[in-house]
Amino acid sequence: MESQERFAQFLNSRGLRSSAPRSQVARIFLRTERHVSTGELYDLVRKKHKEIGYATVSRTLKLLEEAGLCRQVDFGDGTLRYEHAYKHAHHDHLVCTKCGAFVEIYSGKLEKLQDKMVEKYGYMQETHKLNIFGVCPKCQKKK
Amino acid sequence: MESQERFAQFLNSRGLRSSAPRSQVARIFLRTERHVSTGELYDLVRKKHKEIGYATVSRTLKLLEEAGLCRQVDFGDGTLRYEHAYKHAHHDHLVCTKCGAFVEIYSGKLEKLQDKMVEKYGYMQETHKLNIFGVCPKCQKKK
DNA sequence: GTGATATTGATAATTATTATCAGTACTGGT
DNA sequence: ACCAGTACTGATAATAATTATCAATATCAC
Ligand SMILES: [Mn+2]
Ligand SMILES: [Mn+2]
Ligand SMILES: [Zn+2]
Ligand SMILES: [Zn+2]
Repeated sequence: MESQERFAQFLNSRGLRSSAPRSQVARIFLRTERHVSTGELYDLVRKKHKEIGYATVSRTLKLLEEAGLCRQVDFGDGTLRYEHAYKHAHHDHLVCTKCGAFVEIYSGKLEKLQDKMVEKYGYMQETHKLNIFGVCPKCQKKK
Repeated sequence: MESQERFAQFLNSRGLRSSAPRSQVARIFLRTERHVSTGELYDLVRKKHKEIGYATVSRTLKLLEEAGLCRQVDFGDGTLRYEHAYKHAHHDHLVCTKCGAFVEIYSGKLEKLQDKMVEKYGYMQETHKLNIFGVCPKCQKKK
């Protein structure tokens, strides 16, 4: 597993250890494609490793983020989620306000338009977050 | 003051009262053009009205929101802010990650592109939130 | 005025995140 | 193998923002 390898390398380069808990948390995160909150990942981890604490899960997610293996996603519902960042290009999200289902969206045109706005005001762009909220097809039918 | 009037009307239509605390909080919010958090507004209110509690400020902001006089803004820094919505058309924000300064941005093209994305996936759009983060001109110079 | 209802502000509860810290595990040098 | 110095861990506490609770007060319709 390549990303696992990458994490080990990152830890090493920082003088940090590839401890068992870290590797186990990382493995489980990297194996799910879900956008998980810390709590959700903690629950997943607990199924296999009952001894691992919440703090370690939280800390490992931060390390994975610094290693460029995951990034935060904020749907504005009060809890942060994490998604894969390795070999997962930037994209934004279209989220259903009824059931939480979402799709990942991307448009080069849209990104370029944003760049122009940033330029116009003399800012130096770092990141951006676009969330579009609406009702998904399924939930429209349910109504 | 027109918006103040509108608030009174809204309260009336809901069978709610235009109590003194509500009106005072509303007036102070409507008079500042800042994007305030509940805590910041609470502090502003306190300067004039030492008897008003945090809960009332919070609740009044929610009412103002329902009345269409303000809307939430989330810069992703852990605290929600509120901005005027009455006679303030939709727009997004370009935020400085160093000093917090921001500019309000809008592009019809960008909005239309978003609509197309939503259509493409069969969603029914409700809202969207776009925050672009970068370093403002001033902070670039400081470096 | 009176009784029903809405409102208020202090306080507590909630929620997610982050910090603290004592005990444990690991490391590199000997 | 031993040891001294660090890093790491998990339980717990602290933080911070928001939301709920509730007894006291204010307001309204009659
Ligand atoms: Mn995603
Ligand atoms: Mn604004
Ligand atoms: Zn849905
Ligand atoms: Zn700045």
